Amino acid sequence: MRLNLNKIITMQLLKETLQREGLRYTKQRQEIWNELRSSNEHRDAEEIFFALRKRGLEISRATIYRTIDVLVKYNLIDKLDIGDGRARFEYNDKYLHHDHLICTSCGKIVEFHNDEIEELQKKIAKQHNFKFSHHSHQLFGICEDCK
Amino acid sequence: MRLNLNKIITMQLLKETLQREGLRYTKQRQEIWNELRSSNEHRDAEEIFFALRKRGLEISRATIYRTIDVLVKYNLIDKLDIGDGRARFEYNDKYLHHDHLICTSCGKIVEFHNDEIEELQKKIAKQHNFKFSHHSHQLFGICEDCK
DNA sequence: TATTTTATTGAGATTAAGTCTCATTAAAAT
DNA sequence: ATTTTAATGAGACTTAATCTCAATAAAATA
Repeated sequence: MRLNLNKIITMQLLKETLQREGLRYTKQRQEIWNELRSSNEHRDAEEIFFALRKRGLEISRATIYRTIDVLVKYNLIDKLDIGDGRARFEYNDKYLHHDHLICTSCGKIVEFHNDEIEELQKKIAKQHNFKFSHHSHQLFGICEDCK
Repeated sequence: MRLNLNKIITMQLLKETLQREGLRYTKQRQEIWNELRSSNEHRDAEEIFFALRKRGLEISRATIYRTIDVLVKYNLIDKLDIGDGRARFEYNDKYLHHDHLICTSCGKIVEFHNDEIEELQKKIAKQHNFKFSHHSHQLFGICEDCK
């Protein structure tokens, strides 16, 4: 298959989300979304800025931050706090969602997914009459190598 | 009971933790710990600073931040990110631990505790050979009043 | 108890993540 | 093609958090 179907589908997702919310499908939003989408890393705003610059794109930091806010708000990316001073973000694949286990000694990040926890989260939100949208869930400890 | 036993016990906990780690049991650390301990609020560094000031204590912001780092490191308080730009902290009562459900519209915070999730967290850390210390767990959604 | 050692503190300078402003640009509606 | 209005860029601005270093005070030692 020559066609990048996955990319087409996710770009369509962005377009539809923005249209649904009455927002514009701009070149910059496409580039930022594509950059986050095409990598599994946990990236901060500055890294995204330099990644786009490296690809020859002129884009403002303000636009990075503004676009990130939109993507988080509509659940296209997840925000993640690993305890250094910056917010990190990653593509939210709803069908392969994961949380994070972080070593407080070396900073290593292990991703995990647990359906039981996801179910319990929905249940708890429902009990309190909340319309559940997303969660932030980090476990901290000392990894095998650092023990 | 005239004696504030609860306070004596928690002050002892601070003293023993600091001694165990070779750190000093200072007046400032006692005051900050006492301030956090005596309230259930989710407070940021600035609020703690002003609370102590109001009680006539001269203390530096730098000391607040440094002490908070120590208390978080040794699990005496929990760090919490509700999505505004500041870190918030609260007394970590190990026997009455709770997580947070946050309304993204009005900012309301509902506390909850779920033993099943706690057990799953320990299990996941163990599976990855991590020595589990603590977690950060926030659920986001829209509350009943905002729907 | 007095002295010594060394971690901690205070005050303010510094850093840097993130936000804001406003003139300009470009989506998308007409 | 024209109009409308949201989005962008560049850099100033804000502010949470960190850093510096001389002064202070815990706690160890004599």
